[in-house]
This record gives sequence, structure tokens and C-alpha cells, in this order.
Amino acid sequence: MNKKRNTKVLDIDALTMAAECLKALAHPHRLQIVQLLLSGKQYSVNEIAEFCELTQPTTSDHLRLMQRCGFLRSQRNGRTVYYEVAEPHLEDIMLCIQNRFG
Amino acid sequence: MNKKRNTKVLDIDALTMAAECLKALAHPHRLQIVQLLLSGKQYSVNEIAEFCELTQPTTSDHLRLMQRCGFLRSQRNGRTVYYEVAEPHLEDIMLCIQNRFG
DNA sequence: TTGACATATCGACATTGTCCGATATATTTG
DNA sequence: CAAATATATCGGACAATGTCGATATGTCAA
Repeated sequence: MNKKRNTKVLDIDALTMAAECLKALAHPHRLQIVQLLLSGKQYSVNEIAEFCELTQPTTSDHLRLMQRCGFLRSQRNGRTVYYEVAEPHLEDIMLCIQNRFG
Repeated sequence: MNKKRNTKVLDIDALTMAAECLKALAHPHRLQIVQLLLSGKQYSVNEIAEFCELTQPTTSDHLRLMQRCGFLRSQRNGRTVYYEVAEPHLEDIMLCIQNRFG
């Protein structure tokens, strides 16, 4: 027992947290970043900025936002910081999205 | 061939549409409404407003927003308008969310 | 230590989102 | 038609977000 399966109806506090995380995904460039990082590789801030055609500070803002809610993780190597996916569920959600819009 | 399976990498235009839809979900009360409607039943605006403890106009705003992006559908019966889920993928996405936060 | 490079943070500004009260529209009932 | 009920829309107040340039911090190389 206490298998603690999913599919539980969430209360308003859990829904508030979920909404925060959804907001962190609900942006074209942030989705683009997630898609890039889901390839499994790590990418530097500059590589991501170039890929998304964003300025470096804006890119850094997006990355920080997604890191704050646990979607991404960063790792410094010398003067370069590499970002990667930290939340396995991200792949499921991106599959839902690609399934709906692809 | 042309099985046109999902899991395609989306371009920036598709990601922009996806982000719009995610924004429509990224709100505590709207998630609460979706959870309620996913029970399969239809609910009137007033029932939803009472359930979410919102005013009637605010509830109507939320419902309209989710209807505009195809998540919900409405149906008038007399002077009452009933809302229900129109997008089957909503269930998958809510399962992802409940799986992550439940 | 100095210079160069990569990233993070800050301040300002425009845009958007949320919410409500007031009011308009639609429908039924008398 | 008038009153009552259910919903939709509008206008405005206020908060949150997105973006950038300027600049700070961190790291390496010489």
C-alpha cells in the first residue's frame, strides 16, 4: 500500500506550484532551450544565446528562471557554465507538447 | 511512411503557439478548473466560480481564455452555459502535472 | 596583477496579466 | 413587456513579466 501513485487531485497550493512551473515553460524561447537541452548534451550560455538569437543577459535570465524551479542544472567548467536538463519529467511534458503541435 | 509521428522537433512558430497554450494553463485557478472539468461532467459558470471562490466575471475571463485556445467548449442550455473539456490532450498534460506535484 | 572572456545581476521601461465593479446581453417567467 | 437570473464584456487599477544596456563577478592566461 501507499503506492502513492500519481493521478491525485491536487489542492490549490500544489496547483499554485504547478502553475509557477508551467509559467517557466510558457515562453517560446524557453521551450526552444528545453528542446535543445533534451538532446542530452550540455550547452554553454553563449551557445544557447546564439541558437535562440537572444542577447546573453536575456538568455541568462531565462536559464536562471528554469533553474529556479528545478528544470535545469548548471555546471561551471573554467569560465564557461554549461546547462543541462535536471528534471526527467520535462521530457514527458515536451512529448505532450510535440504530440499536440508537431 | 509519412506516419507523421509526434516527437518532431518544433520550430519557433510552433513553439510560440505551444507557449500560448501553456500560458493558458499556467494559473492556479485555471488548473483547478481543468481538474474539475476533467471529471467528465459539465459545469456552469456559477458552479465553477463557487468551486474556485472567484467572482463570476473573473471566472468567465478564465473560461474564455481556455476556450480561445481550444481547451474548453461551451454549450448553452436555457440561460445557463456549461463548460466542458474539448481537448483530449489536456488529460495527458494534467497527468504529467499530477505526477510531478501530487 | 592585468587583460580578455564568459556569465550574472541590476535598473529602466514597455507590455501583458489579473482582478473587480459596473454594465450589457441573453433567456426564462409572470 | 417587465423582472429575474445567468453569463459576457468593458474599463481601470495594479502587479508581474520580458527585454535590453550597463556593469559586476568569476576565471584563465600571460
